[in-house]
Amino acid sequence: MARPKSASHEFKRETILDMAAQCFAQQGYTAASMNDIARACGTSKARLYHYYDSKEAILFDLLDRYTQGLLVLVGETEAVAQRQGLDDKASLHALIRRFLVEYEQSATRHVALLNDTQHLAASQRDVILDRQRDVVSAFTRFLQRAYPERMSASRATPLTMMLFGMMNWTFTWLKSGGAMSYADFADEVIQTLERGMQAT
Amino acid sequence: MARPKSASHEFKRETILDMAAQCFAQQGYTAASMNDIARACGTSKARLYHYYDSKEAILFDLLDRYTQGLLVLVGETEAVAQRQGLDDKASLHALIRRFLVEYEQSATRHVALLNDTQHLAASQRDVILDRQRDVVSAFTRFLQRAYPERMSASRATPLTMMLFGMMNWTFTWLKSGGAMSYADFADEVIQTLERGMQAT
DNA sequence: CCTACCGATCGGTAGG
DNA sequence: CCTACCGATCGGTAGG
Repeated sequence: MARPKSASHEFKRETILDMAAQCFAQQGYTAASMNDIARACGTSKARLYHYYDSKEAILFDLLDRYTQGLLVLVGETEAVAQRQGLDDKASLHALIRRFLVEYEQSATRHVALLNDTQHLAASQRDVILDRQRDVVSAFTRFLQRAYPERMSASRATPLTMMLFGMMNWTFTWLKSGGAMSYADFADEVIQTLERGMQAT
Repeated sequence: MARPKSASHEFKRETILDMAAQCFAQQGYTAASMNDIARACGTSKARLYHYYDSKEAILFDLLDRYTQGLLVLVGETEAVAQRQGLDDKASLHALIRRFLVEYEQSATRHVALLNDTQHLAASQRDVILDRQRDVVSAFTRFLQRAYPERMSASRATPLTMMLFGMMNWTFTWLKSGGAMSYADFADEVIQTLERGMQAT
């Protein structure tokens, strides 16, 4: 039987993923070299190849973990909503807040997901895209429960994508630690869903 | 005095920009090689360098023309609104429709703008980013006129970026020629601004 | 306007 | 025999 991995092995992989996400977000997957990532980790390229077989393996593990984490958020929100007896609107609003808080912490991973999924080989790309579709489906489900009259079959996709549009590109303009927090922005998104641009 | 450019020179540059935009959108700026672009144009890499000094010069001309065109759309919409005597809400709605119709035609250029501006040198990048800021400012101005009570100073930016979020990433999910047109989607965006997710 | 190349750097791997 | 690494360099390809 193979000797077990060092206790620090998993921790080191997570460090690599954090640094790689930064490099990918700043330079893009193709422009970021293994040497760049190694430098960011304070190690050598050869050491990097001890932990991951290839640059693409780093990208896949990064996106795999991140998208799995997003699905966990959906499940946790459903559990919390049931336990606290939230109604359908409050459940959707909790989901929006939960995702925006996550996005504030995961900006670099999120950029990699949006920009670099295309650089995976087809089979791995499909795994990530399927997971993204599952997240979209969850939001559609929450929206349909919260706003059943508006969420007709023909409107389900465009209205879901409108909500994703409001949430998914906050990293392009909203700075963590600025005057408006991601939590504040979540409340603005929820208000706009509730009554559009009408006055308060 | 230098010999004038061939009458077809400008046309050939536009073809190059179209093909380059496709390559950049599909593969990303760094991954798309000059050979890829040459092949897409049905020409050689050497010929490409007759029309543009560098790969970056292609990217800049592409983004320069595209962002100038977006500002032209703003000006034309203001002119049309004044000529037709549209009120402030109708003017904003016309702007939204105008932009979404443009986005349907400019999907590859739009992807290049969103993903590849970072690969320009600082001085050229600033030209493009300033132009993007001008577009954002125009939308803020239209929104403030249409919804003055809601668009308080602290809310101007988040509400503007919410609208951009709804509009600017349609290329990720809305296919030109599908069941829902970009014009249909514009109406959905306008309805959501007008009354949120309330029933019709 | 093409073929033939360049300096450099890429992702990945050798022996120890 | 495994892992955890190192300095050096591989074959190929990028933009020009």
